[in-house]
Amino acid sequence: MRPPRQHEPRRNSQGKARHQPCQPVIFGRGKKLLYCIASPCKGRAAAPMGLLRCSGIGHRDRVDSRLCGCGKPHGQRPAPPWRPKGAPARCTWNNMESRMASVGVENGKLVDGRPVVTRFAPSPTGYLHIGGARTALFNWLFARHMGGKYLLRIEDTDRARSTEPAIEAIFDGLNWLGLGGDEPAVFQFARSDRHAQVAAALLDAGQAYRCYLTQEELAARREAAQAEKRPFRIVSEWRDATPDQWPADAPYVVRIKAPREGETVINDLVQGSVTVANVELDDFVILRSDGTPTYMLAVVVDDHDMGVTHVIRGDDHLNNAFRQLVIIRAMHAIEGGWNDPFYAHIPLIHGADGAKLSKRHGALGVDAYRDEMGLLPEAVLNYLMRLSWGHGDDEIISVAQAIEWFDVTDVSKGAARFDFAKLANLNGHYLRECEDVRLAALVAPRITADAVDMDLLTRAMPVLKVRAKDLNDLAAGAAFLFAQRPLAIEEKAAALLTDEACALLGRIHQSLGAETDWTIDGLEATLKLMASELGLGLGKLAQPLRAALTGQTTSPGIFDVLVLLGRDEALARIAAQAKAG
RNA sequence: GGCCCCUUCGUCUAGCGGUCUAGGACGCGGCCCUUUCACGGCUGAAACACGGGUUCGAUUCCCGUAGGGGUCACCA
Repeated sequence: MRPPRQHEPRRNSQGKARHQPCQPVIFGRGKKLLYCIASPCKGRAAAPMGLLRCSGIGHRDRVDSRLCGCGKPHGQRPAPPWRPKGAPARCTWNNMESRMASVGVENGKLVDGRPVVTRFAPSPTGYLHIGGARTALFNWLFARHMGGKYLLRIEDTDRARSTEPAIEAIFDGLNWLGLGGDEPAVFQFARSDRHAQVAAALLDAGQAYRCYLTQEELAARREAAQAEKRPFRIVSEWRDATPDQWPADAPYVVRIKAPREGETVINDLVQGSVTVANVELDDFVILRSDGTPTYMLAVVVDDHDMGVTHVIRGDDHLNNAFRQLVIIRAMHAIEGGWNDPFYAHIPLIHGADGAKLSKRHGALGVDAYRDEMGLLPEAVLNYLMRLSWGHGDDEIISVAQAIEWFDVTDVSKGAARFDFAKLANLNGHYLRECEDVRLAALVAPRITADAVDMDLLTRAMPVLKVRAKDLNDLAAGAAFLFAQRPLAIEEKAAALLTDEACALLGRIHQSLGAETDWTIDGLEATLKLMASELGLGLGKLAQPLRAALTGQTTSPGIFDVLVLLGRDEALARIAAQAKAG
């Protein structure tokens, strides 16, 4: 046990003690209440100084920290620890609400019996970028952790920007990472009728209205507001119009009637309690003038119909959640059964410079991570899950382990920067862990040679993969195995092949030509013996040999290279250089 | 600009009022291993944004400032 701390009075910037120390007081500890039993504060201390008491139900109550009745600060306290025995070290009041929310889930079901359902809902206006991949991962992990379902929905209501190749790219990327949905994906556009149906219900119930304001009028008002430097909010005079006031044959949009008073609170599983004044919410459009639904309507309807219980998405949607809640609550009032979902708005991923991740930072499609960068999906997954989430000091976390550990309430609120170096390091780790047969199959297409001997490539993997960070490194490192004579010699390697060195190669050729034991051990014994006979370090022999054998200055161990190449090929490559010298 | 959110080594993070002399990892430096390059091992430098407050005690709770981010469409 550590010694108690000295309690010097805390001083402000002027060096003045904030409190005058008072007489030491001793605190007794009741079952639920802490109270002061000594002078100068007689009786109960109103403020057992931030001491925590354990209520015995798995969390600690916070006790208000105030001065006790004596008006003086308290003095020395008994030696630590003051934490009541048996009080859990983790779990605070702070995230109690969110914890209880997720603790309320048992066996994949919410307390009200609904199964846990998450979803990933990308819009197919481009490739699946790395941020989207992580959102998908968190949704997938949470669903797995809770024993629930993870669904996919393609948000293709923007017909002009949605493309078929983008849809393909998204599925392709998701499948590569093993994040395909548990059911066939839902295509949002196909559900337009249902969205319109909900809009009609809202209209009938007076929760939404036809708005005949044109986009030009809106733009003008927006500009005017901007000129006057006052916040712009749509206040439509059509909100309370009656049918007899509707102009005939004029196009209109349907707007939701957002509350104008009070405030809305969301207990976000990641962000905590977030409050927005309802005046900030304006009457947004739910149905366009062509009758198609907007995103705001479509998400809500689809999430409801798909039974989504937990909406886990980027925190750029946090503000949208308040708007979506307007629709949800309106529908709940109309027909019931539209529960508020649990929201978890996860922080965005930023580029290395701290700005929003963009193309120049590597917000590439995940296919680029696979094809161009030659990364393994397990490495990408491991890297991604560690962005804004962690589990103690653990760095290497398998997907299986993550399922066990991951809880969306543990995701932190701050945005993380994307760090390629760390991703590369992680990939190197998984490369070394990877089975040789699988690696060989992944590397083969990257090798530019007429024929790749898969068996040879596989046998070479153990010594190749320890010096590679990605599949491209691996392919480059393996290239010498399949190179045809005459070998192309790198500049640095050529510099090693001096006359002297080539003469040495002649002797090596002679010696190895007589080698009867063409194994790592046999070759090592022979060459070491030769080096010592010549009074040279092994390096003097190995470096020219490496240059002759691989055309490079770096390669796996020289004996490995000799064995991998085989006697005939190795001797031929040595002879080629020995002769040249 | 309004509203919302965020802030621990360069980066990712641990930390849930006394466990902090702030831990781990990547990256960086050094050493060891060694035929090269790696791998591996050891080791070093490196952070609680600032100012108030609450408290006996604040990295931890509260407020403010600064900085960063997000969002303000008939896009999603």
